[in-house]
Amino acid sequence: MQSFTEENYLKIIYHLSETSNNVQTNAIAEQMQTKPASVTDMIKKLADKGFVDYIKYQGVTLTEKGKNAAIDIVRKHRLWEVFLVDKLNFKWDEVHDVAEELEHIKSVALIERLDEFLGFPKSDPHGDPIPDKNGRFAKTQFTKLIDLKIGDSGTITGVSQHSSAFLKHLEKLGLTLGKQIHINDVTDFDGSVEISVNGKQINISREVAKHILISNNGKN
Amino acid sequence: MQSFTEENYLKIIYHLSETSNNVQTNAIAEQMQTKPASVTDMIKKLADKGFVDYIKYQGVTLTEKGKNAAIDIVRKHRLWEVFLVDKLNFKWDEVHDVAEELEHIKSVALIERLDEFLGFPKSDPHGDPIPDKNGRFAKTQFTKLIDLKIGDSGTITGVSQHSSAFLKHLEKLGLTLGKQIHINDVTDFDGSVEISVNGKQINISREVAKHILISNNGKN
DNA sequence: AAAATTTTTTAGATTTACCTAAAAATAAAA
DNA sequence: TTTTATTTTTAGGTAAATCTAAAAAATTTT
Ligand SMILES: [Mn+2]
Ligand SMILES: [Mn+2]
Ligand SMILES: [Mn+2]
Ligand SMILES: [Mn+2]
Repeated sequence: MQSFTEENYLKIIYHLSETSNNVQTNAIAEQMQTKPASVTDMIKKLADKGFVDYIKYQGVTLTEKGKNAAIDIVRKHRLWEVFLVDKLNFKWDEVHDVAEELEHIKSVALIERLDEFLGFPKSDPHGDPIPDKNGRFAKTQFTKLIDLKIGDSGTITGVSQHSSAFLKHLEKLGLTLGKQIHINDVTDFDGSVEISVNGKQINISREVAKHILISNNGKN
Repeated sequence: MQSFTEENYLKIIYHLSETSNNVQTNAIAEQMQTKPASVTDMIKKLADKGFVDYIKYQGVTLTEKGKNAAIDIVRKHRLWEVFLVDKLNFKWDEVHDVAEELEHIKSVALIERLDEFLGFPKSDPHGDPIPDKNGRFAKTQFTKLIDLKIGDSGTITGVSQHSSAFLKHLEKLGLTLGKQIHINDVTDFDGSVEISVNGKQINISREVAKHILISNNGKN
């Protein structure tokens, strides 16, 4: 049984593992909003408990055990997000902080019944996949909107930035999950993108385009 | 913002306040499953923060602030219990431990929307009243089944013992909330009580009868 | 390859919530 | 009213998770 803190470390190491194979101390410290010295302490503890493989100065890698533990927390986090949006009418930009707390509730029965109550959802309000109770989930193939070419089109199926500010902005622009978009033009001056959505033509900044994930995209 | 531990102390002091005016160190220690010395430490901290009035060797009393904080936690605990039973099909003997964790989730929006989602329930699965968002609730008048006389009848509206063993036992006997009962006889030998419920006649021990709460009782 | 920079680790403290053992205060019994 | 028993507090310490400052290792730049 892990502490809240250990669980948070595991989850962050898991997410950082998606980008780089060896997760660095400083990267963890930044995500955990703590100091590198504290991370080193915790890393040693997680290594002792068999959650990570650790070589001094070489960063950490999750063991199978560590990966399973992390996926379990991700599953809880995302299921609770679905609950908050589907049942309690939270907006997609309001759920993250509450889910950060709820993900630590320890009860296998609770999460299995919640999963059933929600109809075994496959993805959370941000388009992220929800692992099943065995930790399995489909690794979805996304293209960043910024990487599409003029004339391409596709469906918004995820976001790679979960800040409330970003999500509210998307909402205001009408860029929500499931929406069909088409790339009309890319501005030379600032790299901003002209897209069609909801029958209207809008302009979004490079920064926004970077964090919108597209699937079913028909190349031109 | 209080820690989980502080919240647990406040809730326990609140419940103990229902019986005695000045809550004793040892009583708190027993409920918290900790040592009296630890309780003294925490009491000082709670007094510093203005949650309790404390005079050395004289026990503690909740301040208005402390009482409000405690009621808020009780409200969360009971609402989550309703959620677990009504929405996730938990039995009334399975909810307590999970609610002990859920009651500490800190989000005003969450608990207000949960309350609404549940239809603003007035009592929890054990018959205990749920305070509204202003901390108000009807103090219900219960009679212990053990205090009824032969010929009396009434409705089961609560229990004063929440252990899983006790609740499972009641379930098996058909003694659930809302059931009509009638006192047929009291055994001289062991003080056990002969009652009618569901058209059947059953015998329950004094110990069980002590912890069943009856309302709408028609005296004979 | 040497120097400069960045990353990571160690050393030593702090805070919170505990603990045990012993002293002090209060309450109950003789 | 002593004596005895119970309750409560103090004193001193531990473990988890954090911190700052400084040393050590690794990486990058010159
Ligand atoms: Mn989230
Ligand atoms: Mn999410
Ligand atoms: Mn309960
Ligand atoms: Mn209850």
